Amino acid sequence: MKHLTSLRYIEAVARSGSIRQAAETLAITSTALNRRILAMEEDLGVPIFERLPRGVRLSAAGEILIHHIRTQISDMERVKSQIADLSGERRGHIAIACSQALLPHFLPEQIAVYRGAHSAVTFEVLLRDRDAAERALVDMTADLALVFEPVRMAEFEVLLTVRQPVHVVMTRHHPLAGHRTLRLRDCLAHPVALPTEAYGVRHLLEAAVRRTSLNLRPVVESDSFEFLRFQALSEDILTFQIPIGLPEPGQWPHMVSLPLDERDVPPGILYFGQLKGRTLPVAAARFAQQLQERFTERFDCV
Amino acid sequence: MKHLTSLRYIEAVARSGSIRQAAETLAITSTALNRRILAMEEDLGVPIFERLPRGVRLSAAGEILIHHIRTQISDMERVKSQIADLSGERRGHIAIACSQALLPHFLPEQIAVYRGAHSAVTFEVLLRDRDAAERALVDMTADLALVFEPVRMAEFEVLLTVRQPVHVVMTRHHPLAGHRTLRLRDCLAHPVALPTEAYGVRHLLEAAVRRTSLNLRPVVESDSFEFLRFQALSEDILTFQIPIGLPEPGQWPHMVSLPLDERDVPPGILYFGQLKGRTLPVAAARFAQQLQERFTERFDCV
DNA sequence: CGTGATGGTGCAATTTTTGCAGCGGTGGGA
DNA sequence: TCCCACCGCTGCAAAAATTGCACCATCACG
Repeated sequence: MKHLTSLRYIEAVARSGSIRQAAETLAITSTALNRRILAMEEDLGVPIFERLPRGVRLSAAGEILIHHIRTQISDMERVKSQIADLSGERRGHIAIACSQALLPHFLPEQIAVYRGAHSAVTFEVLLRDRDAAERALVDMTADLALVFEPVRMAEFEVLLTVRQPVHVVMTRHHPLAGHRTLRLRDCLAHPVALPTEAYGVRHLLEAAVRRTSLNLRPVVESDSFEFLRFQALSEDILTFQIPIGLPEPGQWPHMVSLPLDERDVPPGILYFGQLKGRTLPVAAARFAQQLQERFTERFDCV
Repeated sequence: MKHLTSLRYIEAVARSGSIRQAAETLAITSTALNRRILAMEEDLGVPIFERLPRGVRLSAAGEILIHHIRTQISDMERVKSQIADLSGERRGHIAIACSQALLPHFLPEQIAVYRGAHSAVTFEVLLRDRDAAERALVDMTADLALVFEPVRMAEFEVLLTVRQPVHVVMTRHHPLAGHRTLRLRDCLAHPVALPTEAYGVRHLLEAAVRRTSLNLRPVVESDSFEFLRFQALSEDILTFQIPIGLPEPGQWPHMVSLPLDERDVPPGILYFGQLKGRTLPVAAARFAQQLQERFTERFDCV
């Protein structure tokens, strides 16, 4: 899209904070880039960037402009995909920002299903915490986001919320494996492996024990849910995860997962959303629709 | 705005239906224009226009694109006005499509008030019937619209509706001038001057008499409300108008206006609105706000 | 008190855009 | 039926714009 060149250049500068660096990544000279910026500032009658000794920073006007530019670029993508849609095949690119729990099973499966029907659509899955995910929506690095619990809802438009009770994961031979649901105090009587503080599950557990006389004393901590499962398997201890991150029961012969009693630990809430007010490209909109259907089929949604 | 040139060119072609004609109005050669179109079609991979023997017409893809182009252009205007707003003075241009009744008093007064505060803002007032007004919103010839009664609400976002009871206009010496409200049958016992079928007031009256045994027998018809008032004055007959089109009582020594009884003729409804989903430029948004305030102060609004 | 990074500028090379002249095609009116 | 006016499109040369190179001034940092 020829007419967006200047806008893309400016976006790159805003992103990197330096004309020369941006020029590097854009594979042009800083001269050309600098001149495009000056030309745009001339057009607007106002500087877009503040010149600092170590680079540039968006001015107030630049902030307004950059938001407009990002919308323009993404809108043009949407229009192109809508037009491509007219001639049959759906094309496009979908970027999703999500937390780790979605990566191992749910998303790959859903993407496979979607790509089965529309193989010209490409995907980009970005691991982001809640804050980074929302920023990705704002700068349109991502079309959709799937994050846990507290989002600064300012720019986040919730498409669906999914209740995810915390599950206890263990081998089939663990003493607790026979129960239907588990109380927190019973679990903490056994050695446990926990995710690090950065994760929502850990937060929920911390909040829960704070209301009791219990103590979380993990024998292993990790920021990888996969590692925690292997640890639980090999050492026959407990770990905690949410259902969406777990394999389907059939694909998981040696282990079981049981829900924690909700009186002890409230369920985590998974938020599925997009940038407020944005019209998604066709492909992303349809994929979002597919996700919503699968969510409501398989989980407890609101 | 340099980077919008191609888009503006294409918009002009879509509007005029001919490359050569559009080139004429754009003061460039048809060659240059043609080549820009071909380049854009190359970019999109799809023709924007169908080539007909007597010109061009938008293809399906072109329809999608042209909508995008119009929003892009108007968005850029909005951004520019937002940026100008940062540095104090409000600039911008406001285009309003409205029916005749607004032209003589209400709009000039409101525009004068607004321009008193923001003299760098320019206005454009377009006389349009309900259908043309909505089309003007869609192709962004107009930012705001003020129209009567039935709108194909598809793309019309109502900001406010104003009840406008039909008034009877006459000289101070007319036999009916003493009443507080008037019944339709009393009015029709006297000679009347009416607007033509094209106007909402006439519609309301026609609909009213259809439910009775009365007959509308205008001695004068006109499509000019101003003419009708002068006619009523010089010949001492009745005419019908809505309050927003009438001068303030003080500025109007020889005539009076009395509401028709609403049991006979339902009030007309004035719709104030914009294009659905569009974010207006600052200037237009603030002017819309001013209008809403005046409307609610002076008339019966919903 | 250098040193290395930053943004900005003059000038020439290069690329892109434009205008002119002309082609082939189509449809309405004499 | 035959023009003729109008349409979109193209080759080529002129004009305009963008770009790259070399270089400058500035400022933070060691």
